[in-house]
Amino acid sequence: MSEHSSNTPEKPTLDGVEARWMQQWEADDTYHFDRTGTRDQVFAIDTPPPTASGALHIGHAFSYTHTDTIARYQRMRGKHVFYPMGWDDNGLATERRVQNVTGVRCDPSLPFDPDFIAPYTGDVPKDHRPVPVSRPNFVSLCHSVIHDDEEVFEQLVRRLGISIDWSLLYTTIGERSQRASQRAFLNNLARGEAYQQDAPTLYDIDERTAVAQAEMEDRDVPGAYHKIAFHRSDGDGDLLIDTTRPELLASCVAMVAHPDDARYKPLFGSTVRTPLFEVEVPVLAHHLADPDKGTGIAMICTFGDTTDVTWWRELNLPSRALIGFDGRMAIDTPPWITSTGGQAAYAHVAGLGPKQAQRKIVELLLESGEMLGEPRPINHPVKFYERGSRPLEIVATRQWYIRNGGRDEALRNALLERGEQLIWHPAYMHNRYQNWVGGLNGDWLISRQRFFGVPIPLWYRLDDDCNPVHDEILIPDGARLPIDPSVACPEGFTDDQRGKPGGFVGDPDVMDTWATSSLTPHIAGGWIDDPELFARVFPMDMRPQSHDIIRTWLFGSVVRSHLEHGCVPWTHATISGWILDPDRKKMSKSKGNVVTPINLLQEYGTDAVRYWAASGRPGVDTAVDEGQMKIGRKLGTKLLNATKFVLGFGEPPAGAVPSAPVDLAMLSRLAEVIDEATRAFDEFDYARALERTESFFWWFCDDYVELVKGRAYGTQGDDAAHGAQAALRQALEIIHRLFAPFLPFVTEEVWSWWRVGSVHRATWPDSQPLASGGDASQLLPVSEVLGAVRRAKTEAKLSQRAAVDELIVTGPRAALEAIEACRTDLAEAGGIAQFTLSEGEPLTTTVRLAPSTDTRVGH
RNA sequence: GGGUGCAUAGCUCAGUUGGUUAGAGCACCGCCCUUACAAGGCGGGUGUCGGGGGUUCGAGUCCCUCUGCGCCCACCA
Repeated sequence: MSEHSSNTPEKPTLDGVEARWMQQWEADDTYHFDRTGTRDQVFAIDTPPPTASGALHIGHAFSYTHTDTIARYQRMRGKHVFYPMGWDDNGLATERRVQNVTGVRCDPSLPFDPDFIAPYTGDVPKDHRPVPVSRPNFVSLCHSVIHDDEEVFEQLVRRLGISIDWSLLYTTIGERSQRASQRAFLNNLARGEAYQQDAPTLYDIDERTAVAQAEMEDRDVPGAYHKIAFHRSDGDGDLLIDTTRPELLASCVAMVAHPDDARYKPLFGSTVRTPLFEVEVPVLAHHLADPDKGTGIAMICTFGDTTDVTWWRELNLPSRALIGFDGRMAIDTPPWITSTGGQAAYAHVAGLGPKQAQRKIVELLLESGEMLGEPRPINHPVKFYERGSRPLEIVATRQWYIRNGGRDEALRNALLERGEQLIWHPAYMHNRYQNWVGGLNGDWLISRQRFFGVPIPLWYRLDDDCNPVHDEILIPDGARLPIDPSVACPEGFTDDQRGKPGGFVGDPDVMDTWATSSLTPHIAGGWIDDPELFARVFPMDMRPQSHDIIRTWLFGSVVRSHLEHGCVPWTHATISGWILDPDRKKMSKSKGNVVTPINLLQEYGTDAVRYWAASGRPGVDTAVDEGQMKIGRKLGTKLLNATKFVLGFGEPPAGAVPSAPVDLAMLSRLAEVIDEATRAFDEFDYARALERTESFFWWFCDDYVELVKGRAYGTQGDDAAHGAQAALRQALEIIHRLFAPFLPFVTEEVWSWWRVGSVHRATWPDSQPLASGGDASQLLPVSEVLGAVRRAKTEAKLSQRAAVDELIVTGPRAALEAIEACRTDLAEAGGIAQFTLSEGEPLTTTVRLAPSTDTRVGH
């Protein structure tokens, strides 16, 4: 790294630095990952692959900056930084976006139409009815839309100065991802960790797909209690229940009360008759029944909620499910309704959706007098798919699961143990993991009845009636992956056996997007395709992500890594906070308060936006704050000007070294800053590293530079000037490097004025050579005197150039010695004619200004 | 109901293992065209560190408790 003569611009500016250096970094491949290093030389980051859906969110700028500062720091420490980017383009988010911009809807029963053209490419009118298209047509539309989105995204990430090695780019729908995802699934299957089950499943009736526990959320929605009378079969009156879902009456299979409930104890074992449908159902006891809820006795339906599923399973009840995949009541009158009256009642609700069915049932109950009083409105929590708009229904379906400890204590404990092994930043985020894993109530449902995803790589034998025999799984050879079973043919079969009696059929489902993204270390690290690379990067060093996806992405990744490799997938989990809008409200698309970073980048510049982001403490929710960006902008400008000033002296002669006590003291303080920044970065506390560096830098500019300016200009002779210049340059060079992780553009700019190569490939500063000889504590009294002189002049409403006749300082010996040691510098900086120093406590400074104005300042 | 985080100047926040008079920026006010910087620089005031109790020579920092706000999980008849 040789110096060359400075080419400082006449008028330094931040304008245009982004474009210039983005291009240069790309041309120089500055962030290229050198894969020749051994594992301990590598720092590997499991970057979150964003859903590349058009606009970058300010939250991306926030959290990606955090990770990038760490990446840049590690790179300067000499690590081979493995910093890939991925696009999470598989899954429902993309499907929805494609539906919204092209005006189509996938109908897998349709045949492929090679000439199909989407009705729209952009804004679809509100009244447009989606055009049904075949699955291959739909998938191909998805591919073309995401391709465009991802180009835009890449430019934005580059513009944010994120030091990605773009040659490592992956997409979760790409071939590498599909291969890794299918291979991992087949490995799970072979080891018995993946299994299929036909069971009641929470199901989104709009998206027509099963949903995993991790993707559900509770929402408070209005509902109402309906008090309904069931007729005791012994004719001895009615049994009253409260229900929020009267529309499920026809699915009632039993009544249940707590075993100790004296009110109902005598009835256990007897039967009652359901209103309207006149079906006999037993009265049973179960400890989950809560005597304080409603009337203390509940009707069990298949299936109103998850408690119904538990009762159904544990009490061995029959299944009388009526709600179909579309959320509507079955058209045909079910066989368990045998009375004429019951059948007539059912005819009224057959085929209705949940809301209409409820209205109709209530109407019928009121007519028959079996509902007591009006419905009593309440608000109650109901399970929704997190992206859904109607409550989930419970439908019995065959689905694929991966064991995650939800039904197996040993596995659960093993996964809790993995959570212990991870180093969490901040540490308390570990609680969320424990909370989640401890509260799992089932295995991980990974099959989705969707289209744009990684197919489940299996076929099933068909029986003589063309029904799939789900126990007879046909598994592809691993070398063929990835495969699409709707196109590929199982070994030993020919394509003309597809869908034929005795032939085969492909599994129609795709995997949950998390089932693929839980393998990002494998996908990015080349698990299947590049084992040599994988051995160098896995387990990775760092997984950055936000706390809302601990239960999905983080936990899923731990599950996969545990099952596949018996280890955690990374050493550190760094959890970033959320972005709040300027009013400190959580930012969300639905609230319409989302801030796009592009305007902020244009107005303040990338470094300024990064400065704001890096000021947000790890894990802390942070509000968008343009004030911070203004400060960041100012900091960048200051760096330009300070650099221009220091370099303006030219290069001192070879051999010139800092020797004045104040110079050595400054360097010694800087050594402390290096140590603190280094320690902070090693603990992933970028914000602290920035804060230390920044406060040093402002002190450096305000006090130190002002103090030594005269000497550097040569007022005390050439040797003194060269010493000051050497100190200034030495400090400046370190300041450039300390700021480089935060302000990549402006630091690269100023570095280029006097150094060869990229500052981002320079080594992280070492405090060792600076620490000797200086005494940082000397700087305090010196700053004190400078401040006192300035204050005196300001209060006297004089220019800072005003002369001081006499400076009288009383203070402890050490302070006086420090002042004495840079007396000439102080005299020049403050225009001080005479010093009078005397020992005493406390430190007091009296400033006698030239026109005989006395100002006493001190404590 | 279980868990967890936060509460410091008008605002946004920093205060690393307890240690001298509690800090920064913004905002507000004043001064200064000082040869790096006027889209600058210099200077200024403001705090029962949420309430109460405890440990300690010493508490913003540790313990207990209460209050308020937020988040995660559970409950869903």
